[in-house]
Amino acid sequence: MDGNASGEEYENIDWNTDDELEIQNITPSSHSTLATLNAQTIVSNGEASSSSGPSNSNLFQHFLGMGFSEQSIAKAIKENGEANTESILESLLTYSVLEVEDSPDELNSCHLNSPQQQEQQQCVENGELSSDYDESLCDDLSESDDSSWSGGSEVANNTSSLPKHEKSLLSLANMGYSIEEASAAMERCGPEASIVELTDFICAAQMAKTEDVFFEEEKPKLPLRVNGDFKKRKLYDLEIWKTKKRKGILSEEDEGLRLPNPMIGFGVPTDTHVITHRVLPDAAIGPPFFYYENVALAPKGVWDTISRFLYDVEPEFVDSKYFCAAARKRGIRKALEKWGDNPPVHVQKFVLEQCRKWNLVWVGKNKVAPLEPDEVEMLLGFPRNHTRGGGISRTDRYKSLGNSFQVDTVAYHLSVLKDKFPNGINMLSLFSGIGGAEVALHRLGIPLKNVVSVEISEANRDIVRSWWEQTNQKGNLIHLADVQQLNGDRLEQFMGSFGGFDLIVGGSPCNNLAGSNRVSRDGLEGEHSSLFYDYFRILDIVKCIMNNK
DNA sequence: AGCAGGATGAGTCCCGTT
DNA sequence: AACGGGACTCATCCTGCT
Repeated sequence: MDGNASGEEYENIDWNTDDELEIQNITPSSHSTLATLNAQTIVSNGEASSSSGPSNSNLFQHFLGMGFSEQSIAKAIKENGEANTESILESLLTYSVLEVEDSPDELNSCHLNSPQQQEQQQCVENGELSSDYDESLCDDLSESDDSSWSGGSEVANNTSSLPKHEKSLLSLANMGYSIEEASAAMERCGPEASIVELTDFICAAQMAKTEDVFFEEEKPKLPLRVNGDFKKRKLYDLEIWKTKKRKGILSEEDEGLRLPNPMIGFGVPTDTHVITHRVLPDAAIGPPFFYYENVALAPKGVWDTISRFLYDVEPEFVDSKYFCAAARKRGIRKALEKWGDNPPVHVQKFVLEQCRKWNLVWVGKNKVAPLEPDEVEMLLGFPRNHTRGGGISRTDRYKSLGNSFQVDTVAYHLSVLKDKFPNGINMLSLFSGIGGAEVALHRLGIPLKNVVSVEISEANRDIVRSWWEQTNQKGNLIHLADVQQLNGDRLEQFMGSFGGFDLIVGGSPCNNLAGSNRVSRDGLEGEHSSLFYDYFRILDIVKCIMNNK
């Protein structure tokens, strides 16, 4: 998935920049949104590769697509100059914070209104990253208006005599998009699409394009011309597969679930080919709703089994790198050796590859280091110091974080629940870890009424408990240690007291599924990973109890 | 204790070649 | 269609240090 950064694209990087500057530019600011960081990473790097610098209109469109108003962008560019996108963005964010304080009513950027889109959880909000436990800083995802994906620009509406689609076209053109972009977006999103949806689409397409250009060298032996052949090859493979299927000569293995490439399943905000609808088997439909997670690259057949147990719901494969600036959750404790003042291109390339691969950040001249635990916390969407409580060691913080959800990704998926449960939710959280699901719901602004959280690690339970207290949760948190001890009687007892669970969330252990396990990659029947069956068992009991009511 | 570093190497997928 | 090399992975265990 992750390609390698090109060496030549970085020839213009100043390798002798003073440390302070490097740090300022790269260390994530606690005030930025995740998605902004993400976009910034892609775009600003891309721009760094260009000797001529960004053109004004591209720059303008880039920020427009991120949802800032034309006036703000013009002002920010005037203040900072064209060259420094980082400081422009910072100014824009500052403006938007000021605007937020002035007019709180305009905060809600959850803009997806059509039923089928709500069905398909398109609403990604990127809340401010809280810098500590202060509740005022731990913002809801629903209360941020500078979401990159929300495309919040207001459209002047004095064209009421035109047909709807022409009105939209005109509006988009007025916003600085080309007619081609606008009509492509309208074709893709349908005639009923709102301006915000259309700008979202265009923004996503632009970002995808930027990324393609930026990572072009990911396929070093594939010049553009050959790309066409590559696509033909894929088409050919598909035809072969279809022929086989028609003739009924597909083996069991061929029928197995395949990983999408790129890893975007039913859709991410930046994808231009989003599947907007899926049908769930009757048996799977909630309440209780459920959400199950595990590693994508499990041994063959594991996902088929999981899917079969979980009422034949087709799994969605998604790589959290589409939601998070970190390509990998775990940093390594490896610093690179020092280079001379003018490293050759291949050395530059090597260093950048390593940084990308291992999430290294610049900490000084010619020095890189792995992410600190609090930086990992931030990238994963947790409040700063989330894992610090209970005297947990640095190594254990890395470990807990490494096993956790990426909060923004989960929030994206669970955002469909927001309208369904305005008064709050009762959740059964299995294998809670450090509470990724809890934090995601909280940041979505879904009140947590009763949470039964099952987690084997005492340190992790302490973490969730102290998060619960420090965010002044109004609901009840009930902690249990072992999913294997959670039986029907106990569940019935809980459900009797507060009337059933609305949502069951869990990611069972991946130890025996993960490819990096050299010792005991024993599959779904492995010592730890077999706990998946407890997830199913508990889910099924809850479903039975609720259906018999 | 805690930490850092290193060795380990199965299973799968991708892609190019034959 | 078959084959082989390369790349990847929510990891685990061991050693040696502070």
